[in-house]
Amino acid sequence: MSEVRVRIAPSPTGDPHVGTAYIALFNIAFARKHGGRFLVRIDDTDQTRSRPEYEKGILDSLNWLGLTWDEGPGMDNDWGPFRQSERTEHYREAAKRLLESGHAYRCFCSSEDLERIRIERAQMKLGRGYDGRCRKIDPEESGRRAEAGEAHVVRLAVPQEGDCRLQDEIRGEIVTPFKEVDDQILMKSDGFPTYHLANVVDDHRMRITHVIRGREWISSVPKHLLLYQALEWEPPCFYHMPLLLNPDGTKLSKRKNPTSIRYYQQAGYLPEALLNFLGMMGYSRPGGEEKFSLEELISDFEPKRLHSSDAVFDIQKLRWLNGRYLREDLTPEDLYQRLTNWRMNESLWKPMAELMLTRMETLGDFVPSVAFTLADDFESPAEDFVPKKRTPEETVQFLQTILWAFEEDDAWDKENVQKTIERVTELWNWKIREATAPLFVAIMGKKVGPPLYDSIAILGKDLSRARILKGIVQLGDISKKKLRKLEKRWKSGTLAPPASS
RNA sequence: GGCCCCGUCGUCUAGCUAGGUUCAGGACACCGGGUUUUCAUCCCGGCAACACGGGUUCAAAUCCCGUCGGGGUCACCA
Repeated sequence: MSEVRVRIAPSPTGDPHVGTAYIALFNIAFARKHGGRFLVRIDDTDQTRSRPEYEKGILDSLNWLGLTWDEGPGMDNDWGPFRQSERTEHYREAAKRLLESGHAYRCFCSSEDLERIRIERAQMKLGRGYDGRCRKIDPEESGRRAEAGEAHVVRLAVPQEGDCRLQDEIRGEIVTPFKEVDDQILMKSDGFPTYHLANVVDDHRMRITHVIRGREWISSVPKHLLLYQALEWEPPCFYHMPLLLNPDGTKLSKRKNPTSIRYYQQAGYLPEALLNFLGMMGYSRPGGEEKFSLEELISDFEPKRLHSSDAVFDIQKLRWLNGRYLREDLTPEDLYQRLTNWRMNESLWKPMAELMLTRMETLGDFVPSVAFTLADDFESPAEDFVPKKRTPEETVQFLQTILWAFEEDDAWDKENVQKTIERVTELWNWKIREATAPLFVAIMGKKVGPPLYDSIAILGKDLSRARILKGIVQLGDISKKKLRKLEKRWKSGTLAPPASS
């Protein structure tokens, strides 16, 4: 059998997600166990959302965790390049072959057409996919129209009958009737491939032997298998890992939990502890010892021990584990070094000194006032959150919309933070003082402190978000139904209640 | 809603492949006690689960069927 090659294919469209590290970890364990290679491929085919700084963020975070790759972006070799945006000719070639062999067809429907079809089919309870109308267009005519420059996409011609059989190494055989599978778009009208095509083409060209990824991908496997078949390539083995979950049992999401690896870094977790923690979800080591290093995980890694059921990401257990690493593995000197390398250094002290200068009477006033920049966990009295003439519920909703607003802009500096907060406050028709009160308490744990906007900017996006999220929970949270309603109002920009005065 | 996946203490899990050694073991959290000038650590103890119902069998957490519950997915996002 040829050399084992595995990969992760993160898309640079957001903050580095702990789920990416979790999947990377098991890919690495698998590769090392079998003397194979692990690669990182950047899946940046979504031109509207991909950003170089996100790619850097993901790579940096993986490095921080000690998750290293044998092949990846910037390390060109026979199988590279490792950024999908640099491999477009491969996808076009594959699409062409698919078109020629009749396994794919051009679709000239506009997004409006598609929307209409979707609604119609939903009403007739036909399932929500595309109805395949463009499949009937004669290939020659289709070619002419494309030649003439008519906008189109390329779709996979999924068989109308039969079943897809997937042999999942974790779950066994998974059978899906083809009639449940949509005529997936392979090439977008911008000339870029969708995940499905790019993924299959690259996995083949990069000689990937085992695909280990989250189980949210199970439902798209039929499309992939169809592609392998049509292209006459041998498919890899599949391992669909259990999902990481929020405490409420839904897929781990930043709406409900801190998911950014950077958050854990900045909140003061040790990389080895986070990695260890990730390794005990979805897998368990033979001896039963819960504390183990990456090397130990690799040394007796056994794919058979991979679980099939999902796991709740329990921050309390992570904290406990992290504590063990601190007290069992570090000397006081080590601790001091970690602390200063972390955030207890001039990168934090200097900007805070600037803010504090006019707000102190003795040097001793400094640390209590800036303690919030280093604290991971603190409780603030719920009643302090709520401005005088507002209810807790209003306050929760306000904070929630601040969170959404923060999600929208990427630049994280004082000016943007201020603009965002002012914008949301205006939408609510609140006074700015009412807005800053709950934010102060959420961010600092008390009603007074250094200037809010600067503080939020210095604290950083990940920590600030987490604090506000925690404030919301502390205030009694928000029901699913109300959240949905609020989101609707938020999206339409009509937050303020009808003017009463 | 269709399709698919999953179902052991509140949470992470051992045990399930090859049914008996398990009135189900460990860990986190929680509760109680001990050590410690305080706290933390550490030590001891406690609480707490095989989703439910049928079947197969001398014997089922382990095999089969059904039900229920949870989740994932149904984009010119990955």
